[in-house]
Amino acid sequence: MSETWGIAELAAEFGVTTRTIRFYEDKDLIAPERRGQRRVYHLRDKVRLQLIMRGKRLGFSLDEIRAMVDLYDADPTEVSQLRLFLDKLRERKGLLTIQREDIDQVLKEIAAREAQCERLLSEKQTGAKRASN
DNA sequence: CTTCTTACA
DNA sequence: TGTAAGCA
Repeated sequence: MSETWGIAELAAEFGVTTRTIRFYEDKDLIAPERRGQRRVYHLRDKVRLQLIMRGKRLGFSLDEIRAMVDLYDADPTEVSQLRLFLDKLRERKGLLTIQREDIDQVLKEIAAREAQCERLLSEKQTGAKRASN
């Protein structure tokens, strides 16, 4: 009764290439069953893939994702992984917040230099007109 | 034709 | 990760 999928099916479902899925396996994020040389994916593998994709969207590294996904497999209560996930989310939010502040600061300086350049340019242009007349 | 491994970019 | 080669 347990439905299984081939690598091509999952790749299509998750919008990635088969190369990507094998890559994640090579990084120990997933470990599909093997029937001979062929890989056979079960529901647990799809769930892990789902978690991997989510982690990727949030900007986590494959190492961080592996740590979180592994806990999902270990502790059934899901408490430890939720705590780790929460920690990672806050850490991620903190980094993004700092980066946004840095970007805002640079944009602010750019605006200032932009205005200065325009002012200087207009002064030189009007000055040139007076000189030619 | 699809999958797998391995190697290189 | 993409691409490509050589197998099964």
